[in-house]
Formats: sequence, C-alpha cells, structure tokens
Amino acid sequence: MADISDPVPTEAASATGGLQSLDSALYLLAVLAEGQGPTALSDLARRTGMPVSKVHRYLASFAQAGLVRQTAKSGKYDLGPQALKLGLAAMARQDFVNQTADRLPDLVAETGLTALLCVWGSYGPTVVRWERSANYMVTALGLGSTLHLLNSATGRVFLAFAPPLVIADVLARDGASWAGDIDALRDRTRAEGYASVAGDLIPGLAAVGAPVLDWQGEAQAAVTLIGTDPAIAAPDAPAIDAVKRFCAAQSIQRSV
Amino acid sequence: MADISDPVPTEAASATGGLQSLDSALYLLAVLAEGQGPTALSDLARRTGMPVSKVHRYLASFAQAGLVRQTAKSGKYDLGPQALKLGLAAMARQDFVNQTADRLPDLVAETGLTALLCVWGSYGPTVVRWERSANYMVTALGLGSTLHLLNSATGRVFLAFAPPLVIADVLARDGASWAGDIDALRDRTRAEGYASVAGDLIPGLAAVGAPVLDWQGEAQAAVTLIGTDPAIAAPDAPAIDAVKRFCAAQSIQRSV
DNA sequence: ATATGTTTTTCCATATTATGCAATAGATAT
DNA sequence: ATATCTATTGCATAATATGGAAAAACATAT
Repeated sequence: MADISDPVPTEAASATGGLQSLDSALYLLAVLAEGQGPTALSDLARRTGMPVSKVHRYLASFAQAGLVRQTAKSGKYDLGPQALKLGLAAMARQDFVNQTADRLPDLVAETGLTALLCVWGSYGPTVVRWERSANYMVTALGLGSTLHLLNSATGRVFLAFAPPLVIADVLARDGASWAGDIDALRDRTRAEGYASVAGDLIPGLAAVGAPVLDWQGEAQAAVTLIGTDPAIAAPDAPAIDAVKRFCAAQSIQRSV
Repeated sequence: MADISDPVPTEAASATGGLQSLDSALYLLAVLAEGQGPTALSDLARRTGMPVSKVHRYLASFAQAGLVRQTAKSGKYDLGPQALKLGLAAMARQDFVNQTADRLPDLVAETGLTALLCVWGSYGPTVVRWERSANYMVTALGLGSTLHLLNSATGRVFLAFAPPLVIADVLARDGASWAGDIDALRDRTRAEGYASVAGDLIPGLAAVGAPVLDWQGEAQAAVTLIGTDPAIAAPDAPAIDAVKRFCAAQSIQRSV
C-alpha cells in the first residue's frame, strides 16, 4: 500500500464512499426497471456487462427483498411487489411546491431575475412564493394574488399544462374578453414547453414561465421569471432555457 | 444435496444464495421506506441495528443511484427520484392499473364527478391517479396520498375485497380508534359490491367506490367517485351503478 | 465567547465476503 | 435420442466490506 499511484485506484466511478457491490447491484436494478417486462438472466448479464453468476446472485438478494420476482413459467425476472411499495412511499413524499420553492434561490442566482412560484387556486394561478433578485421592481403582485389566465406567462402555462376541466371555469371567465385564438396559444405553449409575455400586454414587464409536472403530466405548479427587459422573453434568451431546465429537474421524468 | 455440513457455523442467515451485504442494504432501504419521512442517519442505524458507518456507506451508494437523497438542510435521508421511477416501472407492468386508468376519463365524463384510482400501499389505500371533473374541491389529497381504511369509501373497498393478511397491519392501526362494527361493515360492503360515505364522516364530502378484482376475486385496485352532494351516495344513485359497472368491466380480463 | 453534546463523515487493519471461472442441472427444440 | 440453449451451484483466490474509533461538522447550552 506504499504505492504512489494509490490516489487513483482504478477509476473515478465510485468516489462516493459507498460500496462497489451495491453500486453494481443498483445498476442492475435500474437496467431491469428500464426493460419492458420480464427479462432473462442472460439478457441482463449482457446488458449490464456482468458475469451471469454475479447477476444471478444479485437477483437472488433482490428477490428475497421482494424487489424482484421470477416468473414461475419462464424463469425470467421482473420487478416485484416491493418495488411498487417503494414507489408509492416515494410518491407520498413528493411535495412539488415545497421542493421547488427550496431551490428557487438557485434559479434566481443563475439568471439574476426575480422568480415566482404559482399553484392553481379556485380563481386561477395563485402566487405562493416570491424570490426577489437584486434588481427587483415593485409590482402590485403579492402572495396570494391571482394572475390572469391569458394575459400572464404563468396563466398560459396552466392553460397549456393543467387539466382542461380544472381550468374550465376560469377560462370561461377570462376568455370572454380575449380577442386572440386560445387554441393556438395553448398548442404553441405546449409545443414549446414554456410561455412568455414581453411587455406587449403589461408595459414594462416581461416574463417567461414553465410548468412543474407530476407523473400524470399535469402542472402542479408554475415557475416564472420576471424582469423589465423584453429581451429576456426573446426566443433564444438564456432565461427561457434556465426556467425550462429548472422545471424539468423538479418534474417527474416519465420517459424511463 | 441434503448436506448439513457447516463450513462456517457462525450463522445460518442467508440461505438464499444472494449477497449478505445486499440483503442488509435492502433491509435498510425497506426501513427507510417505512419511515414517515426524512430520517436521520443515527436513527436508521438504531432501527436497523447496524453500525452507523455501515449505514452511512449504504446510503452513499443508494444516493448515487438516486434511490435515496439527503435533504439539503437537515442532512436527513429520504427516498429519491429513482425510487419513484422504480415504482412507476413496477406499476406499468400491472396491466389492470393501466387499463383502468386509461378508461377513467370515460367514467368522469359519464358521471360528472371526480374519479380516483387507488392501489394498496404500505400505509393503506394510496392514490395513484386523479381524474378531475370541472368542480373538483379536495386539495388535501394528492397523488401518493393514503386514505383511511375505515373512514373512506376507498378504504372500505379494500377492507372488504383485499386479502385479510394484506390489510392486517393497517387494520390494526386504523381499527383501534374505530367505534363501529368492523365485521358488519365488511360484510355489507361485500354483499353490496360497493362502499360509500355520505358526508357523515368527512363533512361536505361524499364518495362511492368499487373494487377492480383479479382472477382470484381479490381487489387489485379501487375506483372512487367523489363529489360534494350527499345524493351521489344514496342507495339508488346513478353514480353507484356507474362505478360498479365500470369496475366490473375492468375486472374480467387478464389470464396469462 | 467557550464548552458540551449532538450529529455525520472518514480512516484503517483485518478477515469476511464477493468474485469469476467452470462444472452441473434443467429445459426446449431438433 | 442428441444438441443447444438457459439457469444454478461450487470453489479457491483476492478483493472488498466491516466496525471501532477518531475527526469533522453542527447545534445548543453555559
């Protein structure tokens, strides 16, 4: 152990202080989860690059814990009931609003803009959290304020990503005095993954917003960046990329 | 091969052919999942009977895999996003849940009520799908929420149609503070094929639920309709017929 | 301020434990 | 029947997890 090359043992993978065998095993589990259904042992070995005997022993432990089970007929392996319980337990602890709110300062620091967190209330998008940047401007918006469904970037996020029936009442109210094509607005927002206003509606105010989605793909909240410079809402503005990435990180990735 | 030879007679623990370290680690994960929320390292060590250093290393590996994460502020450990993915992957392989969820909008359209799909989790009936109608009201219930076994229509469905052993633990917990006759409640629910609450337990809330049964006649899931009008739970209400027909249609198939 | 009690994290020598190869058992098809 | 898959088990070796204790990090009390 007096070897000088000790600081770089083999690779930089397991620099976390965990167990190598556990890392391998959990990788195997992830591979199994990404498969479409029951998977053969040899197939798993191939896809993980591990020896079959190793995979087999890992699976034996997983099976004992109920995370994996073996189909009686074909001998293939699949996720077990304990995996479902784990997921349900994790789901119960997902608190989108608070977890997003906790990371809001990061977004503000990155963009230098004021950030707004809104959820859907009875009367429309409702402000639940402010995170002010250094140069914030005074607005009439306070905690608990409701925003317009069509006039605001935040509202448009809900228009596009909230369940249609939920927003139906407010849409009927706010849509009555709206001249534009609502369907086109919704479709475009959905396609682009964000909404913006650039001072054309509220002079001197520009905003870009994106949705925080739950695993049903419905908006649980909306995060919006606000500033005075219309440039922040330009199609290639860095703020847009920032909000989208931020919200994606807070959302559940369904792709698997 | 009935060899009784004990090369290492120190312990007779894992006769499964798996890895000891994995068994320990997965036990730790199960303990973490059964906790109510973020748990301290030392607490986990106490509850598992393992040395802190061991627990810490396990958690480091789990964290790298995303199954566990550490809350930024308190340093406590909780289930991570990968746990959710695992659960969703496991759920995706349960055909009846998917098929039922896909048809939930039909039920909502037919009745005009908000529909809820629940499966059995560690703590009781767990919401896995919401399909909201125009006038939804319950905001305290989110995806992953658990319902009371006896107070809720959904819970009563599981009480009557889930295997007794599965619900035993939760029944012991929830039944302790229950004044009524549990056996009578179960028998009546079984006979009628549905369960309901009409605002007498949770003021202003009425619900009717029915089971999605597998080939053994056991409840794999429960579908519940929720509304504010107590009339929807009246014995001859159309909502009751709708849920029962809906669930019956979902219960038939599946053989493999 | 300093002290005291929490916690979490890292270090290190030891031997316990996982590893990979290869042989066995079981199954399906030819 | 043989052939060719797959899953499972044994075994010697060394690589790896282990637990005690020390060291940080953190909070609360004095």
